[in-house]
Amino acid sequence: MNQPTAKTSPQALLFLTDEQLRIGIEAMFFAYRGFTSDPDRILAEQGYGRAHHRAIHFIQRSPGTTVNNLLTILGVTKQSLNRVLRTLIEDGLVSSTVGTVDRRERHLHLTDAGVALERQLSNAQSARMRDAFRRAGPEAVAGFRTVLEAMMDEDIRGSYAALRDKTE
Amino acid sequence: MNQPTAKTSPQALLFLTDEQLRIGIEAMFFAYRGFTSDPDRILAEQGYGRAHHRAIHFIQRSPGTTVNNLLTILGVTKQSLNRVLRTLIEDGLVSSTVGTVDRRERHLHLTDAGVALERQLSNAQSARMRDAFRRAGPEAVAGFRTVLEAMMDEDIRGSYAALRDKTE
DNA sequence: CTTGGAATGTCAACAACACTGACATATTCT
DNA sequence: AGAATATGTCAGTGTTGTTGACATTCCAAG
Repeated sequence: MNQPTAKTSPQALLFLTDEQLRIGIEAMFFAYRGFTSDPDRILAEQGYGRAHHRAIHFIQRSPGTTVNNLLTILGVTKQSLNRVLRTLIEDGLVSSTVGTVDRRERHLHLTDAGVALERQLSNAQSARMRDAFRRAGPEAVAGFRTVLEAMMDEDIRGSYAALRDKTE
Repeated sequence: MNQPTAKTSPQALLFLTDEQLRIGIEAMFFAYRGFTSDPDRILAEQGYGRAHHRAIHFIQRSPGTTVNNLLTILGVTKQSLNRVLRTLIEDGLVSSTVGTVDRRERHLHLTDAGVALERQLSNAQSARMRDAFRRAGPEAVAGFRTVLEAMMDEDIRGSYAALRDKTE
């Protein structure tokens, strides 16, 4: 099914065969496991999980962000996020401050300890990404990003692009 | 840290800046969510989860495979896999037959119902991958695969390559 | 040929983290 | 004043990972 037909320049569409798509699917599965394995080890030592990593990462990326913003980015329920945030705040990695203009909002920041853990996690994950990028070369990296962007849900692509284009 | 230095041809290494690595990390996160979202919806309707999808996928890829083979590919404990396999067998999607040469082994196959569900899941996931591939173009797809392969754990890359090169 | 260890698979219990649903509180907007 | 928004909480459920204990089967050393 969905093999390219002879009508539409078969040569140019060989990368869209079921076989090639299957390889892409399996590559995503195995690569994502490698992608998360190094941070997972660090997190396990501290009694945290991937959910904590994600929260820490995006708070670092957007200091002062609100709970609602984080919910949109992470795509989980507030109950699920709240459980994670509560432990991070209790453990002194994240601070939550009442908003000044809208006092219903809570603004989230990393504490010094939070920054330290974030850096440790980021370093581990970046090291693998850097090795992969270096071995693959700049053209491959450009293609990598192009395909990943095209694979995102439409409604999250904007959030991704905003982060991508944000100058620190 | 780890910014390219002026010593080593700065122009050619701009794709290895912390900024570029961060973008790659976030792209992986958002893309993987898109990658799994369509199958997740189908699985939820049937009371299954991602673990069931993975088992079904790799049984379809290697009919007659043993539990141990599957464990290596999936990278989970046998207890975790067993729970998933048990429900799939009870529900009549997978058949488990005692090995003839080594009667400790169980050989796994998809039943007709299992093939049907696998096809449904595969179609959904492939459709998104195909759209992404088509929009990105063949060169980008080649780069996508190169980077993903480089990101895998060393010890799983062989399993991936064997599946990749297997002719059906 | 028996016995001990390795390999394979199963059962039980527990933890992490996602979900839904219901509800409380504080604040802002209309 | 009342509706809507932002956040937090409690209770319950499901998937999926973990460890520990154990049964079965095979194989090889004595």
